[in-house]
Amino acid sequence: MFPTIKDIAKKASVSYATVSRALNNHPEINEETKNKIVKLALEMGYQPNAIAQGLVRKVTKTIGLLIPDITNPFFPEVARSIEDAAFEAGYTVFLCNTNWNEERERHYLNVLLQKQVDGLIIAPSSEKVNHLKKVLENKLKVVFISRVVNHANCTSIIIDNIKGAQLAVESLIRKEHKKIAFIGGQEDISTSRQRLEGYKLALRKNNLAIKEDYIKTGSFKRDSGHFIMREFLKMDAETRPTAVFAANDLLALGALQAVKNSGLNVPADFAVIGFDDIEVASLPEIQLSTVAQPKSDMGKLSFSVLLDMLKEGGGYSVGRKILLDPVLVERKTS
Amino acid sequence: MFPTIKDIAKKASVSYATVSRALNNHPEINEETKNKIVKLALEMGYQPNAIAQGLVRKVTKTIGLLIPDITNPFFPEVARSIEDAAFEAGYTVFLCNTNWNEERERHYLNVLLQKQVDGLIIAPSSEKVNHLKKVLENKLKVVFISRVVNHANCTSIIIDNIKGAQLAVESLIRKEHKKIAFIGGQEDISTSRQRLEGYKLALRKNNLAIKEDYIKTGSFKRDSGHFIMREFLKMDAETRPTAVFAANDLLALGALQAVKNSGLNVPADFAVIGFDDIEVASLPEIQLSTVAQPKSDMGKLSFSVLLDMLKEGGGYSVGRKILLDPVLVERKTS
DNA sequence: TTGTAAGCGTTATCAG
DNA sequence: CTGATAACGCTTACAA
Repeated sequence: MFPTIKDIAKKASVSYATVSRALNNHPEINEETKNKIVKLALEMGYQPNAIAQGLVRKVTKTIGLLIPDITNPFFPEVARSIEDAAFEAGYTVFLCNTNWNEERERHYLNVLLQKQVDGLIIAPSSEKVNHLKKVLENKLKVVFISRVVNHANCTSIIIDNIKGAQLAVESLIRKEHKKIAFIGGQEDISTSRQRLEGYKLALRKNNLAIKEDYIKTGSFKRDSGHFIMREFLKMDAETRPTAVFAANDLLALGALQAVKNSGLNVPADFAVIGFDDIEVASLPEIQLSTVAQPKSDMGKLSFSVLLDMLKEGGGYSVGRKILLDPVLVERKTS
Repeated sequence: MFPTIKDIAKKASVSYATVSRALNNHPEINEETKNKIVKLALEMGYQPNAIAQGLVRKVTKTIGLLIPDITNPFFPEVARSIEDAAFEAGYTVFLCNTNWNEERERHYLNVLLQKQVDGLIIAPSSEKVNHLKKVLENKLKVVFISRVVNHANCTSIIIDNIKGAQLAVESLIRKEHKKIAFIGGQEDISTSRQRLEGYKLALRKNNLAIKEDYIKTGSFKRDSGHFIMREFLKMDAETRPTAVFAANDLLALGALQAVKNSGLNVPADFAVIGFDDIEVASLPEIQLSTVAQPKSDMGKLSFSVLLDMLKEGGGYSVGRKILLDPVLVERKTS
């Protein structure tokens, strides 16, 4: 299909070694012969076979990106910035959707291992990460995002969920809210737990009581937020909360809808604040207050950390944990 | 790092060939020795080196997916379904964002060529596709999505923009609208042109005049839709349109906002319909009427077509063009 | 049924 | 500075 080094060598009547040296501008080579060969290679439309190179160099300039679901509004931006940074550095990235499925995650891990990727960026699909640790044993460099995995020679980059939740709840408190509810996602997911923790911390710091009646959890989806909010709204006027912090924007959106349907004015009668700052939150029709995750920073950073690990042989970031600061985005619902 | 065939062969005291045969369950091999070897390989944690395999088999079980921007709401779903289908078939996919940039597209093409991908799925970033055609020369199998590229041994899968636009405009006509405007995207993009064509066709078929005053184009973004809509609204009550068909949902969203801001009621006083059915269109707060592209079908189909091309050596789908039917989604803005 | 050896397209080592 | 040649890990004729 394409000419090989062999072909070029034949045409130039030099050895393979010389051609290889010319193409990789090795220091020990005659300028003239080098130019001749490079020109010839260009003419013949030579394309190095990266597979063959990978075999001998033991480096493929390829990384794997394992995420639960690119369709989830959180990931495209992360993926995009990772890919951008990778491109910049001459790497290509395998996109792997694990579909929140441990089995599929495991399978992909194997495939990527076989395809000899240089490193991995993984957004684990669940709390169970034992199968992931197996991979780390094999000296593969891994950066985890959005979930901490404790293990040597890997780094975890997460946003500070506790701080983010505090930011949100404190903004509510600043607006004189005393009765603040919390809507969480799946209880076994650490992000949800951490955001709940931040919620409690903020209340405690401001001398507000933590009422279990104000805390309900569901499933990180809009219906769930809607359903839970309706429960809150059934409480009598005395005890009913006047604001809610939802553990993600989808939940918040559902809650918002329930509040509006009930005839309450937002934010005058009732305030809603979410977490994530997904695209729709900024729509003029929505204007949801929320806590933004620096998705793009996270992507850039995770690749650059991986790159460092690749370069320095891992010495640098063994078992590190990097916390990124979330940022409060106050719009029209709080 | 991992044991190789060599290691296994040594331990089992057989030849490399035998091990290879056992692992690929070659027909000509003794069941017993095969089982022994397979078991041993498992114990030793053998992982085939796909790079080495690729070198000799000349097949990498890898495809490249070139899209303008995964951050664009249209692509994640397409990418997801492609990846799903690929996973199913044992393929891995390289995600490449071209960033609507011809140079970057060209660069990626080269990289993928070098990495010996078996095939490509490309959503071209512009109308200029000459550099893409070069790739086709090299017998690489390519499926184009959302833009037709005429060339042998490639297939184009697009949705029928003309029909989709007709669907939208006719739904407006059915609701008694006579003065229907059109907001387009960049004029040099074929999707925009085709949707305009469908718009005109629908008017003509229903004996409505085509007024150039009712046709304006901008840039497929919300601001653009907003700006253009305001222009339309400046027209005097007599001639001012009562409905608008926007060439994509972003434009429609911008237009919608302008209409609402002007105090008009939607859809009573003014109807808006878009194209694409991006996620936000379905939000309860938005409920934008639109024309949906079967994104997921497009993804699935494009991979399965590529797979066919790969299998059958390309005989089957030379220069084919597949039109997918868009579907009208009437919500609350029309 | 199994072993031997050549070869996939590169790079790297070692003489010259 | 250049040329042979081995090696990367695997598959596949061809022999045995």
